[in-house]
Amino acid sequence: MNKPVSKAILQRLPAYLGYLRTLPAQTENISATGIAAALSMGEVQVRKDLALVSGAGRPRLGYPVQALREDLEHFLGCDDVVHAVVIGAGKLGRALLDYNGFESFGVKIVAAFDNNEKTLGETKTGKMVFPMAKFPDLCKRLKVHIALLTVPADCAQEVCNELTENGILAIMNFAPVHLQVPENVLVQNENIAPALAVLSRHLAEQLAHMI
Amino acid sequence: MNKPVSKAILQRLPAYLGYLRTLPAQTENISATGIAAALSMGEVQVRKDLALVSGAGRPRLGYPVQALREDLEHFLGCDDVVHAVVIGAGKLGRALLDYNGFESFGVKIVAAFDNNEKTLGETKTGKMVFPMAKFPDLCKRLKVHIALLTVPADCAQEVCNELTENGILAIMNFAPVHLQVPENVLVQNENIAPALAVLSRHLAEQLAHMI
DNA sequence: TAGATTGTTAATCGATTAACAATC
DNA sequence: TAGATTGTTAATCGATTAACAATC
Repeated sequence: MNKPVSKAILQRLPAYLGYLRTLPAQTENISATGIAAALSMGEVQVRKDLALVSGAGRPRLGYPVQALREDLEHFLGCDDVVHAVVIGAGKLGRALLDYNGFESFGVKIVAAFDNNEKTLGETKTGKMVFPMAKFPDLCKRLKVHIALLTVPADCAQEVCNELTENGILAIMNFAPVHLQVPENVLVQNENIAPALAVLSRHLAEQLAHMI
Repeated sequence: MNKPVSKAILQRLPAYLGYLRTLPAQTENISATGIAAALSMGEVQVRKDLALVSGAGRPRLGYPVQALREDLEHFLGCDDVVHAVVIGAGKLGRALLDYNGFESFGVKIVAAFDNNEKTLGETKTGKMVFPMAKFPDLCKRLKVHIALLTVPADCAQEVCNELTENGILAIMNFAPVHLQVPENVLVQNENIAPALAVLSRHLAEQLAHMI
């Protein structure tokens, strides 16, 4: 299929694509140097990353914006849309459900599931929140393999088991617990505690400098 | 002050702390081996990380849970609480504002700011949403140096500038744009696009295997 | 004592960075 | 042609892993 790309590189590619999309439509070419400057990255790193994904680079000119964007989109699978569901329709869950920024990366959130009757029904963007009992059936019918898990920590593992038993192969986990999953299932943790730790420590250092 | 710890290590420490907090109160000792198994990590890595933070490990016994927890909490600065604000009171912003899981990591969200009049006032957990105009004054009076930025992408940089001009030193950025900040300010990006890219690719590989 | 676990020292692995030839 | 940029090859750097002595 595709060349093997490390996780570190894979995580940077969406940033390049996002930047290209902010460029004015008439911009014809963009250099790795330019992208690096805009994203505060090393230009060699950008160049090496792009070389893995696109062969459209031309010495002296850089990359044609449109070709590079298409190559990135193709590589990241933005072309063929996959379906995802949100599990847990609390504030965070509903924010994810109504956020439409994922579609440009090839992921479409089709529905949410929750056990709380109060949250059931249609959201203002027209997406449905179903009772959890309907998950197994709908998951198969809608061919969903990605779940965004936003349930409380104390039931996250239990719900996670139900997901993997019904064909979910990739989970974005917002609950602050480590999930045990079968080998072929990938969990991507989106806890903000680690990020917070980094911020908090940086702050302590900055404030210490000021004294 | 404290020993220098790489960002990679720093990001793992909250996971250890979180796991210790889930242990039953009567658990006296825990080994690096045990923690590693629970979090699906390498035991040598866990042991090395813990050695940087605590000296309470005893051969044969492992770590006394309480001592290790205190050492981690101290290292991560969970003791002295710092104040943070949310900028942008949309669904995500309000979810962050009302989420109380940060306090156990030493960060207390004290208020939110927004320009939309409809969102102003008190939330159901008693936190206030102020108009953005009050930010400079309140930021100084409340000694806030951390901001969680959840405004739309198209005004994120502009708002970011206002933050750094008023004493913000650390920003958790949820907007899908790269922020330009002064050298002493740290931006921690919490975009889920990169995470999504990883999931999406894993899924493509898994589905390819099945054919 | 025996055995499990810690913590450290050395080896490996991978990612980033630097240097440079190729090219438009 | 001259110069900027690409893409590749080699060097460096840092993090992870393995091996092992110390210890309770």
